[in-house]
Amino acid sequence: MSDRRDDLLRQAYAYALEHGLADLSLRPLAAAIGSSPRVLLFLFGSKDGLVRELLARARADQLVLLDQARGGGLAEVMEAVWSWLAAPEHRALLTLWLEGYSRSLVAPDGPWTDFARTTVEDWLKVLADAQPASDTKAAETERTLALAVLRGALLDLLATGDVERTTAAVRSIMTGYGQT
Amino acid sequence: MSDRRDDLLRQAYAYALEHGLADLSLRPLAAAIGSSPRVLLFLFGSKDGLVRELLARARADQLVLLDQARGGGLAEVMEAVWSWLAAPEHRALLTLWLEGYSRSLVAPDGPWTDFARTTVEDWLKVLADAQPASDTKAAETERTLALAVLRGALLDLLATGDVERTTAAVRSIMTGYGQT
DNA sequence: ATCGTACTGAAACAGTCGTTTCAGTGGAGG
DNA sequence: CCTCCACTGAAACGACTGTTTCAGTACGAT
Repeated sequence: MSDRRDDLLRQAYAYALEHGLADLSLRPLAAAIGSSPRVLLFLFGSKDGLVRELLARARADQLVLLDQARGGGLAEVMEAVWSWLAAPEHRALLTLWLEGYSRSLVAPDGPWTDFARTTVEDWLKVLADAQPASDTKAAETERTLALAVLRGALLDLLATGDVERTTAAVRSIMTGYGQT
Repeated sequence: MSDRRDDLLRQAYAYALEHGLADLSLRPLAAAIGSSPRVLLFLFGSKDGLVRELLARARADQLVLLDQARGGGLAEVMEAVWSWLAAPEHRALLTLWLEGYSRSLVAPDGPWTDFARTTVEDWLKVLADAQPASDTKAAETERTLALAVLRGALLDLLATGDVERTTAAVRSIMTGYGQT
C-alpha cells in the first residue's frame, strides 16, 4: 500500500514549499505531517532519498508548466512561461527551485546532483522547440538570451516582488521577436 | 590589535568561498584557518556575526566591481560587468553570492536579511547612472532588462560553464543599445 | 491457529552544532 | 612587584542531527 507513501510525500512537499529545503529536518517535518522519523526513513530509505523525491517533484511541476507553454513562437512561449513565473501562487515553488539550484552548485554530490544543469537543459529544449530553425548558432544564442531574461527577471521578482517592473522588462524584449 | 581579527576574517572568507556558506561550521572552519571556535566567537560575537561580516565582504567585492565598471553607456557597463562575471576566478564568489541570495529569500531573518533585495538595488543604481535619462519609465525597464540578462546568463554560466554561449547571448542584446 | 510480512512507536546511538564556563596566558601601566 | 585586561585553550552544556535497535502490532495467506 503506497497510498500512505504518496500521501506523506505530498504533505512533505507542501511542508518543504513553506519552510525551504536548506534546514529541513526529519523530526519537525514528521511532526507537522502526522508521521514519525522512523516511518519516513522506512518509506524513503534515508533523508537524502526523501529530498531526492521532493526535488524530482519540483522538477516535475516545472515540466508540466513547460509542456503547457508549448506551441507558438518564442514570444508566445516566453509570454506563457513568464505569466506562470510571475503568478504569486508559484512563488514558494520557485524559491524552492532557486534553493536547489544554488545548492547543487556548491555541493555537487548528494541529492542535488546536476539539479541546476538539468533545469537549464529542460528549459532550453522547450525554447528550442519554439524556434523555426533551432540548429543554427543564432538560434542557440537567441534562446539562451530568452532563458537568461526569464530567469534574471525571476531573480529580481523573487527579491523585490515588483511584478510590474519585471514584467515590463520581459515584455520589452519580446517585441523584437516575430509575433508568429 | 585587530590585525588578527582582520587576518582571520580574510582567511574565513577564503574558506567560505571554497566550501560555501550553507553548511559552514565553526569547528572545521577554525581548524582550517588555525584558530579555535572560542576565539572566533570572542572576536565576532556569534556565528551570525561572523556570517554577517562574510556577506558584507562579498557585497563589498561586488561594489568594487560595480564602481570600476562605471563610465560609458549601458552597453559599456554591461560589457565590463559581464567580463567580470564570466571570469573563472570569480566563479567561487558568485556561487557564494547566489547562495546568500537564495537563502535570504527563504529565511528573511538572520544574517542574510535583505541580502537579495540589497544587491538588486546596488546593481540597478549603477546601471541607472549609465543611462542618459534614467528617470523615465522606459529607462527603468531598460535597466531592469539589462540586469535580468546579466544575472540570467550568470545562472546559466554557473550551471553549465558554457562561457561562449552565454557570452554570445549577453552580447546579442547589447547591440540594440547605443554604442556611446 | 500459525506463520510471514509489512509496518510503526519508543528509545537509544553516535555525532555535530553554537555557545558558555572556567582557568589560565601574556604583556602593558601603576 | 602587582594589578588589570585583552586574549585563548580545554572542556563541558544542552540541543539537535540522521539513523538504528528492539519490540512489538496488524493482517493476509497457508
